[in-house]
Amino acid sequence: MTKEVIPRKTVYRLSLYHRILQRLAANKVMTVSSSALAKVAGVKPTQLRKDLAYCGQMGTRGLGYSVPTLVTRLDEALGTSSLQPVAMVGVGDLGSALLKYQGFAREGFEIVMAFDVDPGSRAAHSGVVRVLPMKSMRGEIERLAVKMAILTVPATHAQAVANLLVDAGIQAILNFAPIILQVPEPVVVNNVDLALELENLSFFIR
Amino acid sequence: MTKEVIPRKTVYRLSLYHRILQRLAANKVMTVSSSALAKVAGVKPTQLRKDLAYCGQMGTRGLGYSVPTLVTRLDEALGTSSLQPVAMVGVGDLGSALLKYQGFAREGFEIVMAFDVDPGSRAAHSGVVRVLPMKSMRGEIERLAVKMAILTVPATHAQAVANLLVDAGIQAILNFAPIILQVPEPVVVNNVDLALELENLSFFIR
DNA sequence: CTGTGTGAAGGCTTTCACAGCC
DNA sequence: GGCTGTGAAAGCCTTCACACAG
Repeated sequence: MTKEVIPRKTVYRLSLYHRILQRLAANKVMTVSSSALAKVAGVKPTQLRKDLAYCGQMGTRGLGYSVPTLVTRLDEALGTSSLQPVAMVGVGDLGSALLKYQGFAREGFEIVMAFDVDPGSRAAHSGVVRVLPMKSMRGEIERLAVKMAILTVPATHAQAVANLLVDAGIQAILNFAPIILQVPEPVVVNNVDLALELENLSFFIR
Repeated sequence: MTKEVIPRKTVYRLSLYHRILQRLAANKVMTVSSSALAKVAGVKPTQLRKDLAYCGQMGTRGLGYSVPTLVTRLDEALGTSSLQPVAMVGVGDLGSALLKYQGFAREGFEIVMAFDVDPGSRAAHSGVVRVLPMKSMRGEIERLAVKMAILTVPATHAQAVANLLVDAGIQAILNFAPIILQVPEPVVVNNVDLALELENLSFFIR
């Protein structure tokens, strides 16, 4: 059942449910109904039930879902259980802000290394992780077998750096540069394009 | 023709094409084919043509599209022509990084005001815009009739601040807090959830 | 022959309706 | 009665196939 193909959008929502459920669990809430959870997640109850059904159902009819059970089920389905190391490339304003961001660790990710063309001048911002020169990137990534990277370099350099990352064995890139990266088959890219989001919003206000 | 309902996803891509075309125009490229443009945008040529057809077609068969004409057409369709003022709420690490980010201005957005619970201690980061206390938020937003806001406050305060923004007349929110905001009907919210993006990526690497 | 425009087909997601269990 | 699980229907988006213009 868990081996069925889960649609991309569903995976997004499962992660969302997962986080909400963790909060509920922390608050000692033991059970939740699809309608209550759906409301917090901003989806329809039926959709939530369909989504959960992808990872083998586990609700009690007439009662709702057991929060701890669901968290475990989602951990398995999403593979969230273990801590994922992440590399960061480009420690400018945005990069150093993300280095300080607590939200990643909370969700099971740790930025274990950071790189920049000018590691000296930006190191002040970093805090925990030392900022290394680009030269050592490939070696470090290979050494620790890091599979995920956050890319916050200027658009003009993004494609070149992405190529380096792929060569070093990176399999997934969270890209903040406002261009569409061309990467070979198995590599996955998610884009966070802030200007695009604003433009999209502005379209919908009449 | 422009008055037809354009699907949400298409609007996203139109903005993307718009940006790419602007770059082409800056490089004095006068004409482009759907396949060339599609490749850069990371979509299929047929999809690009379908998308462009939403804002009244304007390609020359056998030749391609005129870059300047397309830019103009998209300007009209997206309403990108005028500069949009934006308010920023929450000037922590992420907020101050975004204040310095040049990408917004390039796409026609200007952050004209910033607010924080502790405007003094964070002002150093801001640069151009002065950081004001939350108290003055409603007044300033109303005074300049700002319609869009970027929300970068901690998750625990996000909903409360969103309510204030809506009361002040904000119609669109770009939300970085990792929760789903509940807002009344006409208000639009786009979420940028960094941890969720990472979690999503990690799912797709086997 | 090249490359756009578009109806029709196909695929993917969401929603509905209702059966089944507590 | 309350709430989950799910096949069927509907809606939306993408892709195909091909007509048509330069």
